[in-house]
Amino acid sequence: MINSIITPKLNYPHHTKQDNIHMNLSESTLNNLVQNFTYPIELKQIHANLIKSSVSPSILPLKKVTSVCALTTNFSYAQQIFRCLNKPEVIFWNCSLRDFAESKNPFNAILLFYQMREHNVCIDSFTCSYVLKACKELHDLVHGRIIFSYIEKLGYQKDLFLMNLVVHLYASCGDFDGARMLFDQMVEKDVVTWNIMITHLVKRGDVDGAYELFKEMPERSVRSWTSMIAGFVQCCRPKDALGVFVEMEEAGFRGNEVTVVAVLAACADVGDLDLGKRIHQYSNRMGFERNIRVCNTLIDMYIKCGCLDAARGVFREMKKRTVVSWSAMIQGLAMHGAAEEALKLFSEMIQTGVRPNDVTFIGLLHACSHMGLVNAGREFFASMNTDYGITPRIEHYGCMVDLLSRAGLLQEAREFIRTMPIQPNGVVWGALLGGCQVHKNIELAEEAIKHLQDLDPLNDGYYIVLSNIYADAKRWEDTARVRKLMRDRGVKKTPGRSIVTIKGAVHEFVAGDDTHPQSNEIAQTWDELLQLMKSKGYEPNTDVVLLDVEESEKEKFLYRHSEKLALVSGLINTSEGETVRIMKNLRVCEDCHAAFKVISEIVDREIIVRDRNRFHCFKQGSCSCGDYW
DNA sequence: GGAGTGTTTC
Repeated sequence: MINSIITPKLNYPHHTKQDNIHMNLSESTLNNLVQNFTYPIELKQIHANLIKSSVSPSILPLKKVTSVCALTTNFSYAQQIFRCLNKPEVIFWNCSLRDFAESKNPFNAILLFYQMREHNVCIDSFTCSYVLKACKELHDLVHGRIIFSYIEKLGYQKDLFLMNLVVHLYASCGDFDGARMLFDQMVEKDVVTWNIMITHLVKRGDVDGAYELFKEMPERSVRSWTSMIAGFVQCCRPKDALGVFVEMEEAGFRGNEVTVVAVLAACADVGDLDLGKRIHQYSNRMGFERNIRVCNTLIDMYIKCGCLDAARGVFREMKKRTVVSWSAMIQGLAMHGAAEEALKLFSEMIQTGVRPNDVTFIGLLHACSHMGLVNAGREFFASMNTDYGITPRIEHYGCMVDLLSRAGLLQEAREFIRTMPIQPNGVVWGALLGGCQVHKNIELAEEAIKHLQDLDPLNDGYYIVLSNIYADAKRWEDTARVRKLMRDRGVKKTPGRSIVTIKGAVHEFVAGDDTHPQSNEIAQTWDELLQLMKSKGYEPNTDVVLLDVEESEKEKFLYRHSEKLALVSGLINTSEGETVRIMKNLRVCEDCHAAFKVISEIVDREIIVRDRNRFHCFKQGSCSCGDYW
């Protein structure tokens, strides 16, 4: 096995330059000469001239010699040069190894390692570290294990640095159990060892296991805290992430740029604008405002907290922007229904010379579908491939089906799915189903649900939509049938949850919630509000209540939807004129949407609701979505 | 001459 690997095939560009180098070298030409060589053959010529002129080869620039020697197929020759440079030979090889490990073809580092063994170069711990690095780049556990056997043979198991590399390599090549075993066996561990394990536990989705280790570790660095915060964010537990952040502050640690990014991401997820703003100020105080990733995350945070203007501000202030900055902004404008501006921003981005990526197009298509820009959407979809060589992913197909379905082009959407080159997923059929609800097409909805029962059988949302469609058509028996189907399959309806932040404190409401300390006051205010709403023409839409109960009972359920409770609580606890921001885990219900429009006029306030899909900004009796959602 | 944390997604 090893023998086949030993045969070196180090590729280097063939060089044909045959300059004759003059025999009598002036000092300046000498200097010029020893600095200007790129290929082994040039080095050889220079070397020859140095010998002829009795100049010591040690004047050769070491870094250059090593990188050029790394290219040579003539190992013995390189060895000869290294030996006359008055330093341990292995140092030069290690430099070459590092260059290879960091190059586009890290496998050369592994080949070089075997050549070193073959030529009896004494390898040291640095040699091992560079080859391990190459193995990691290549995801090559086979050679990784071989290097580890050398480490054991040479007695380097006590080298913490190397052991950390090995643990990291094993874990990132999929042998987590092997990594864990090494970790458990290691007598001495440092912060890095623990951090590596925490990171990999998170990557496997075991964030609780990661937190156990985190609590167990004898000392923590900012990186440990950051890894833990980022870990909770990655595992969709932003509240726990913020909890760890609070602990970190209490422990007296101050976050770096990476911490800021992780915490801001958590703020974005839970919609904690107050904390987000505080982190923004901290970040500026620390001088992080020039960090592009920090700014990108700030944009995303402000967008997801409903502050489009603040996001625009951060975006405009950025000295440098990457495709991520533009894409985040385009996506944000899409979420807020500002399709025109999103499209304008895209043109601006192209003019600036930034190449869009696949995510940029998801944002663009998203913008088109939210505002019914069917033709623009179709053009963008075609242009992805023709103009930018980006192959549409399933997400793009999902956007297109969403765009067509919402616009009422249900047959075209169906045909689009039929001719898709990739297998449609639940999101694709779900988009069609959503369009069927808006445009009341029972037949296609039934077809969509057939596919969804296989593709995403436990997703309650789809059954609810179908049963809503039946309810809308007054087909109560079918409604009941769908609900029975859900019961039989053990599909539980996800309870609607809404949160509203009042003076920095998060208040969460579940539909029908009467556990809130202010629940009496909320009910009373609602009753008063309801009278005013009805006088303005609001009529409760009880069709959205899928319970088999009396009409008056249905109204009671309707009035205790989580977003209504959250809104009333927000109105009671904030001052006049203040904007109320609400976050909902599901899509906002049709009745609540109608109610919020009227309420925004009655109380003369802006109400911003972030639902699962997008933002609704209610103001003076209308919504920013233009009722197209 | 060597290690561990971060941004946009229907």
